[in-house]
Amino acid sequence: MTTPKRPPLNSGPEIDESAFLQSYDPGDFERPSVTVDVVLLAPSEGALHTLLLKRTEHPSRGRWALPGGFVRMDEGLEEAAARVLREKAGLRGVFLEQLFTFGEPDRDPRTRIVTVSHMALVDRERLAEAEVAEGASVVARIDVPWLGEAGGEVEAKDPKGRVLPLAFDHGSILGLAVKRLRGKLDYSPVGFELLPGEFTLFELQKVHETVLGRKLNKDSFRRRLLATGLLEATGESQQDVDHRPAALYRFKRS
Amino acid sequence: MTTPKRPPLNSGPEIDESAFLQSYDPGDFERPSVTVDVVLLAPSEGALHTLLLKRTEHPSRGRWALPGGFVRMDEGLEEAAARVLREKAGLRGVFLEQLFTFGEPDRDPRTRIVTVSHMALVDRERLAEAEVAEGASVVARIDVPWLGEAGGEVEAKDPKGRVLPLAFDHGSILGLAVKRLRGKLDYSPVGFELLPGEFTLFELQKVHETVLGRKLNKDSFRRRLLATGLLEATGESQQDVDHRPAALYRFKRS
DNA sequence: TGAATAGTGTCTATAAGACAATATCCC
DNA sequence: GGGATATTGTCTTATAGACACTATTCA
Repeated sequence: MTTPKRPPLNSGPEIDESAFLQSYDPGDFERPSVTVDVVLLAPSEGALHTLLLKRTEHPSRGRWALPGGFVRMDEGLEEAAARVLREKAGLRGVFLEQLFTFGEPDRDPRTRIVTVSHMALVDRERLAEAEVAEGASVVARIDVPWLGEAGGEVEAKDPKGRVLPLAFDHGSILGLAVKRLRGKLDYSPVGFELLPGEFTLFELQKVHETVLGRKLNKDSFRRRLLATGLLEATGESQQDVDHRPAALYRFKRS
Repeated sequence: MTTPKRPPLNSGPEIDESAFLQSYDPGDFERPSVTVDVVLLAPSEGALHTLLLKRTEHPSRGRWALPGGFVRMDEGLEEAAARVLREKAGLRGVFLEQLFTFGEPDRDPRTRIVTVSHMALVDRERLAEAEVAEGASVVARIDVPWLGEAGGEVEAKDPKGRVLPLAFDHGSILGLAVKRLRGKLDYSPVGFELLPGEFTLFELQKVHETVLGRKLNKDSFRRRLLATGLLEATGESQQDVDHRPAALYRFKRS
């Protein structure tokens, strides 16, 4: 790696940004690479799952990485994340939200890479539809060892329960996605992104419990969600269940 | 601007990130510039205030911009934000938190700039201490035209109440900082960052009201904050007030 | 003593949790 | 009818808001 040429140092508060920017020649000095990484989350069998791709080259060869890619000069950040989902998982029209930008100088041993991480939410059916490369990718189960929004690293396990070693700082990014999703569940309608268009209140509760990692009170969950006014009864009920069928609801778009 | 050389296109999901990254030569194609912008917030006279610097060159000449600067190859993002605060405002040891990364291709007309915005919190005394350039900078009062966490643009006004035109998308960044601060106030101890080391419960309430833009119930604010266990009585009281002096508290670090 | 704000106690309204009772489906 | 879960209603408990009352300082 060559010695980076630096922008001129500011000597103190008397030099303002505009002068600084003006003196800047885009070709003048070394810049970081900018990438996006996508944490694709879906609930399944009582746990959150995510898509990981196996690295076949150094560094972190053999480890598992979040889908990601370089940001092009003519696309926005979220646009880049949507493209990554399309190219690497065959998914379109997915809920996407920026998470956090990681930019420690040593997070990638090859060169300086600043990565803008994103969270993508789908229901389990769409995750199953994702076109992923055989052997080189896995839908991993996420084990969260902390409660509430404490945050921290999480473990990713393959379908046989083996812990998957993660590349770079992707364990932190995964943990952050879970933390953020837990935080958003209470006051924003993200829970609906994790379910198909129509669902019962109990299914919605199960998804909330999966995300939060704890049991919820059925009565108050029901009251609280109906009180939000975000739900709309479809008028239909479950079919072919061996008990009283529950009413189906959809997310009210208005 | 030259036509950007692009990284090779991924043809589909079967090409994973590791192969993509491996084929990447850091000198191979054009990359965005990466900067940090800092929204420095402090409460004063019932409103939030922030530091803005006047741009003396095109683009956005004459408009007001957040303090910012390029990220160096050997420093982290938050580190860069701390440096900007030090160089442009003479402030050290300030609470800093990443906000959001803006990267629309056309947000700066000169070249592609991805900016990682940060929020910095100080009390009004420290904001007054900030060493800013005469004429080229201003501590602007922020007027928030929306309630709660609705979000949106905000207006910045100079001490005489004149609206300050903002550079680039800095109005959005400012609005996002206010929204984020409102959201954090309830469940995290950020309120203390906006006050000197010792304060009365009523002063803390006033700061909360300033941030939230609405009046709070005195009784329940008192109960709620004392119940958090984050406060510690200093044993001292206010001096030289023409009414019963209030007990002083400090933020309990533990 | 009076003005002003600090701090305490109590009542009420609201929301969450617990739990019982009834409803509706399949077998 | 029996088994299972859905849905409704009621009771209890925790918390926020309202408000009255007492406390402490300075002028």
